[in-house]
Amino acid sequence: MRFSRMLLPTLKESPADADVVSLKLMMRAGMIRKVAAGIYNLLPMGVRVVGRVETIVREEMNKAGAQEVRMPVVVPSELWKESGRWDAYGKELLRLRDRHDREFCLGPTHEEVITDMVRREVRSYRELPMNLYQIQTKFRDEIRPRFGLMRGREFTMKDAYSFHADDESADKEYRNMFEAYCRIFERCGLEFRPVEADTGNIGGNFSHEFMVLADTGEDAIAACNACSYAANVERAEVRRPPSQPATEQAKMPEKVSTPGKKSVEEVSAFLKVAPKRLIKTLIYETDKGVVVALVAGDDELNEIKFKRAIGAGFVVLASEGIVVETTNAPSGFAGPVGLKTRIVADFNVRWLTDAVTGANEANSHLINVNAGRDFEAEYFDLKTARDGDACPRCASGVLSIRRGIEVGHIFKLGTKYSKAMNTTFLDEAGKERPMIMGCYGIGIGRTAAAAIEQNHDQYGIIWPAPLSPFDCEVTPVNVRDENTLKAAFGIYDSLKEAGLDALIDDRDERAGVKFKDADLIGIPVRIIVGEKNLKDGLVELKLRKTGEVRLIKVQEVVQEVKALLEKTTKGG
RNA sequence: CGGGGCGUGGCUCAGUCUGGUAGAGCACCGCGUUCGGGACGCGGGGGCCGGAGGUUCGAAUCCUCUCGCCCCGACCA
Repeated sequence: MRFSRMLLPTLKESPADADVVSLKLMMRAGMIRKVAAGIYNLLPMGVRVVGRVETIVREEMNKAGAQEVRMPVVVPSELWKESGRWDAYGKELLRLRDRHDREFCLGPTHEEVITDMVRREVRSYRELPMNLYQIQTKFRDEIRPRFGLMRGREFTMKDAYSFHADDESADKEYRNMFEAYCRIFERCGLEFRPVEADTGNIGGNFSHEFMVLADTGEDAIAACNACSYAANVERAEVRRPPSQPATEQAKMPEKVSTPGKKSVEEVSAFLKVAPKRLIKTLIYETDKGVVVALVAGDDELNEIKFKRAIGAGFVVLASEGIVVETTNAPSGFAGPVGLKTRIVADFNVRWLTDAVTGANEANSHLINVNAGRDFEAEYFDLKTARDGDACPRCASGVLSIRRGIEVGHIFKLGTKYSKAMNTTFLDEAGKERPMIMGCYGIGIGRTAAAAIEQNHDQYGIIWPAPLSPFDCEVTPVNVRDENTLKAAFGIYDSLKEAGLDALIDDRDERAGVKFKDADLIGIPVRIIVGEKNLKDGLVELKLRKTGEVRLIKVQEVVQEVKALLEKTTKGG
């Protein structure tokens, strides 16, 4: 492709509303343009990158035995009513009506449609298992779209759904997809990590997220430094602390005055007690009634773990009124001692000796409080995992917290949708049974954005070779010099003949302008054709990632570029 | 949905408080000089100042309403 003929509008400055690096660079590199909040045009550069991600995903999905289908973007409401999500999904589901006033929605995900498709066509265990996928535009009317392609309202997703006669088969496909996903992100040249994840409101039994590691990632993940355990912090477990014998000299509780001291920091500073010796008492309203949660003062309650521990559907921090009703004290002075409400506590609270907690009386706290003696509670792992916490899976490992961008998610769905939508098959005994399902998603645009978040510098994008819009760029330093231009196009032609995707910057621009644009666009290999070197039959070969420059003979360009791409692909 | 902010050439922004002929830099077009890391000079094109209503002799500027966008929060494969 000739740069001079390509719609490739690079920008010197980032648009003011671009909030993350990947969006700024995608805009500046002429890949995308915003059409409305969370909705973008993909320009030729953008299409190329997204196309490469799609190709890798498609190839690996096919290789893994899945079959490609295409479902509609506009979905009739009946299907969503049947699964119960028409009412459950909320405003994120964009609803619309046709001229006959029939209700539809823009599909944010396609469990209903695929389940309907399969139930119409598949009857027998002989046809199972089956894995169907599509690469399709989705729409989610996000409250606050941001971060460009990373969290748009309209976005491209690869979503696969598998159907099985039994659990064993579903588990096998889950592992198959797990491995396919690893291959996909490896082939993309990305540093990633599969982590245990919460299943959220899609429902299901267990789940992994595939995280591209990047400091700017929205999700925090906890990974063990000794074993392979890694989990989203939303659900990361922490090793249960060992039991400790009750301290014999434990003192008796005593009420102390703490005027106006409510927060852990305030009380800790006022009483000169370390935050971890405080018991934080949180009052929650839940669908199981009011429940009190206790965590050590320096820990944070993980609401997802809490919700699961008490078997609740929703939990919300109680209003001031409920707090007063429950503890007879304004918020900030709640404590477990003497409460009649259900109390659940983190393991760390169990072995605190002479702890400090609210006295359930305004401006007062209790000191010398000991769990087991002064109050009873049910104990669970409730805290949010922190850097340095002990690994739940191995004996010596320690968790470290890193950040990641969720680019893939695999679920074992079970029979949630097949039961709701009556998707059954006949087994060998002729008995009707619901199919077991799995569901496997990859955000295509988000993967491209994550690649940039993970691979850029102050000058621009540094594409991993497999995702780069072009394999290499030929830069004739001065197109007014006939020899330069001729040599550059000669090289360009031979690269193309060798099956490489090349961009040639044939614009009549100063060298500096071309170099800056090349750095911005981030094509991994650059061939710089200049007058002086050309006299000796040489050109420069420059790597975007390291800045390394080598002089090579014109005739060797093709083989050198091929070798380099091979290497960068394998090396990541 | 709550709180805050912003809409002025394609892009980044000044001008708004204190009403009086719409500006700068970049980008774009022409000519000349320059030519290996975002050159320079001269000349030029391009803006219903988001939209509607109002106040005023006069509104980018003041008032009201509206639309869009951004940030923080809550929410979220």
